[in-house]
Amino acid sequence: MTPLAKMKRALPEGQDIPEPILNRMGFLLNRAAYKLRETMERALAPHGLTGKDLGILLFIREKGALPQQEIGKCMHVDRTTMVDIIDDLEKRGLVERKSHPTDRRAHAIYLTARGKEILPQALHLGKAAERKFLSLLPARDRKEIFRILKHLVLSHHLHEANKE
Amino acid sequence: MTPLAKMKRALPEGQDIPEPILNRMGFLLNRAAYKLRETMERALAPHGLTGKDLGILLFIREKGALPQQEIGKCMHVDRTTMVDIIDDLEKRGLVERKSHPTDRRAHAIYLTARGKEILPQALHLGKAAERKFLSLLPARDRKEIFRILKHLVLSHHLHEANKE
DNA sequence: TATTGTTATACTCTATAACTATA
DNA sequence: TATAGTTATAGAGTATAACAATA
Repeated sequence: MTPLAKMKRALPEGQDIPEPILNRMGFLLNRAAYKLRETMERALAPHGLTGKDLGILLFIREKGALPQQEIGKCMHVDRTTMVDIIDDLEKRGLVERKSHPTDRRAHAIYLTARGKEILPQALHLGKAAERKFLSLLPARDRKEIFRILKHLVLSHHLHEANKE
Repeated sequence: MTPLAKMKRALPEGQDIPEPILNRMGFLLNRAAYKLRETMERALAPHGLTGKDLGILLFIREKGALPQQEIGKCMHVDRTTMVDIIDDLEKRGLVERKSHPTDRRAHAIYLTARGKEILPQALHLGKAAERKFLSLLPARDRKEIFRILKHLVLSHHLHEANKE
């Protein structure tokens, strides 16, 4: 028996998920994302950060001080939503708005000292949550799912970038 | 060069996604789910259905007439949200509330004749959208991602079911 | 006493439109 | 004229609390 078939037999009566549902990519992606979000939220609770917050802080660290909209463009966040997110992160003392060197309309967003300090800790908690989430998979599949999802996401990203 | 590295080099200046972001499972799952939702919405527009609606109709067909909360429990939808969703599907004439054979508090949700008629068409459009979404992957990876995600989702589902 | 469906309510997330200061 | 940030506002989506009917 395959591992999948074995798992399905282990489910209590009436708790099973019908096969046609389980074969829908949308169901699988959303359910997995939801479950990871739960795990992540709990792991990052000490810092009061969401997974999305963490992604944005990481993005700023990687790309340096950028205008809000540059960050939002890559992270798929509307510019009005970015205002709220940066407001929030600024209130917590993790980032600060400074004047942009060449465009006086724009802000440049910097990590504060405190932001630089907690980011590695939060990233560590995040990675641990991710590992926990994936721990039910064999090691080989953990590598495979990263590789395939990266390929998929990058393909679509490339496809869109070339349209503009 | 790996296919991934090749793709990254093809991106216009400033449009790249930093590697540490790309290595976050949350980013990958949410970005993939978002992209598929877009594709799915467009594909199902002729029926005015979302991917989630389609999943619920499919669930009813597979499991037969069930109370609203039974559907919601499996599909991770709150019972108050289920009221709205069933209201909506009922207004469109795709499902109907009938009295439950043994529990007079509950409703049993049935597909109407029209629901049974459009469901195969909608499923077909949905599958086509899914294929389009995955078409950028090699055939082998398309199989692998299904297998791994099913394993992951079922493991977590089993894990939760056994807690209660 | 607990549970199903329902309503009313609130809260989050996100998006639209309009404003200001720049470019 | 177009764009960055902002505000106010409105719309989804979802969750909480309370209620009637029933178990």
